[in-house]
Amino acid sequence: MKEQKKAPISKQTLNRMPAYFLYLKKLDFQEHQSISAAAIANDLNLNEIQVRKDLAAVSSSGGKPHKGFDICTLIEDIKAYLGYDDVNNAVIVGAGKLGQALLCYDGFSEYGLNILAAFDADPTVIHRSINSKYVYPMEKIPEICHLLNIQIGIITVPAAYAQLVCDQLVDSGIRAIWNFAPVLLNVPQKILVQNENMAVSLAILSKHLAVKLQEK
Amino acid sequence: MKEQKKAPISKQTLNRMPAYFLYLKKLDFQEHQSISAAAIANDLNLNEIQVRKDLAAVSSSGGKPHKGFDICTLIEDIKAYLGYDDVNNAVIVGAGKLGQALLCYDGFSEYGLNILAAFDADPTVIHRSINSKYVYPMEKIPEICHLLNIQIGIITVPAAYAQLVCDQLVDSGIRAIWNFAPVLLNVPQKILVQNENMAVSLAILSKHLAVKLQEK
DNA sequence: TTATTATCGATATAAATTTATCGATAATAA
DNA sequence: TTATTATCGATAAATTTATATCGATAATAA
Repeated sequence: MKEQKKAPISKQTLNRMPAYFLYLKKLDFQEHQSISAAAIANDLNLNEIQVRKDLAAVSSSGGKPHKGFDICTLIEDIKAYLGYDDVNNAVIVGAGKLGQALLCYDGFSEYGLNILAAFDADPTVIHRSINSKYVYPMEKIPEICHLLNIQIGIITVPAAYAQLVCDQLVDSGIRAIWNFAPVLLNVPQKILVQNENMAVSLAILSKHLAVKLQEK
Repeated sequence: MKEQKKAPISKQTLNRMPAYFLYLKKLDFQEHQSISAAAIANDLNLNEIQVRKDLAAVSSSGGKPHKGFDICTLIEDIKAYLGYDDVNNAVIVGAGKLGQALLCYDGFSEYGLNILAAFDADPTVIHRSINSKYVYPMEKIPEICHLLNIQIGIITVPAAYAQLVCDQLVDSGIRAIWNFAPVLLNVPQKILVQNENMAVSLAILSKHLAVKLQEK
């Protein structure tokens, strides 16, 4: 009866995990077999102790004195922790430029995201495939979502339509929304919303740049 | 000799600013003239005191008892604070789907970002305009950047080319990079890098969803 | 006019996160 | 074998961020 339960991981640690993941995967191609927290910290511009703590939180086997962490094991641990091993079925609503960009990017499967279909209102884009994913007319949302057991809806429609689309997705049984429209969606408690808010990044960039230019 | 200097704003507060901005702008279209911190907190699912503190940090005139904050003034204050009033000239390198999506989105000017041109290596996309922005061949990066006094470079090329492009941009005098490629860029200290890392969002979504599905 | 109320802002407390310290341990070198 | 060193992990201290408390104030109601 051991069931060694780790403490829940902090939000900030979770935020850094994908960076570790990317970093380690790149290393994995190269010669190395293990790596120290200090080295990672140096490359990612983080604090060494922070890295050690972050890794300790997900690592199954821990690090070894004088060697560090085994890269392969760590990658697997992070994958397992972040749920990249679980497959999540998703659809995209809005097959404009951004929607198409996401449809064409095949790297999401790396993270367990499986985009199965798209929807759009524009008659010139529906009823054809983009990167082997069929674009259905909007009316088909409920039918397809139920049929394919879709859990994630990705919203890439213009801001004005986002809430409408969101409501339809929720009614169609999806559990989570990845929202690229610059609006705050209204959803029932049980639905998870992740906003991909470019305005936030832009604001931070803009702010930092302004500060930097002034310093000069 | 007053020069009332406000305390520097915390990172977390800065992160929330764009959300306030979007929210207030939407309100502005409607009847209201002022709004309380409590109401904002309620709508954005934040803590009331947090909102009050955040707004106090940027507000020029403060809120009024029994009324709250003046919406218009607050919008202007946030705009000024985030530097949305300053114009930043930018170019996009990589006119693929994602690059085109960004080129076609006219909403960035709202945030002071002015995308003036694009670059690509693909002969089928260069020498034509996308949403009135000309796509130049890669070689033109230094010339155009200097000519147009570009401060921000947006990278939307495949991961493998990102570092190369980054180096070229830095050599061409840009000050900040908005990086959409899933790689960690190496830049001189003086250059600002903002990573738009979709994998981070996806990881968080994935993780939260996994937790939620387990609970059920 | 006076009381009541909604709201703010300042100060204080609590919680989360980051960073520092230090003893333990496995790899390497002497 | 023994000493040295790089590294970890645990615990502690410091910092940052979030939340609570409470007196002050302007709008409204009595």
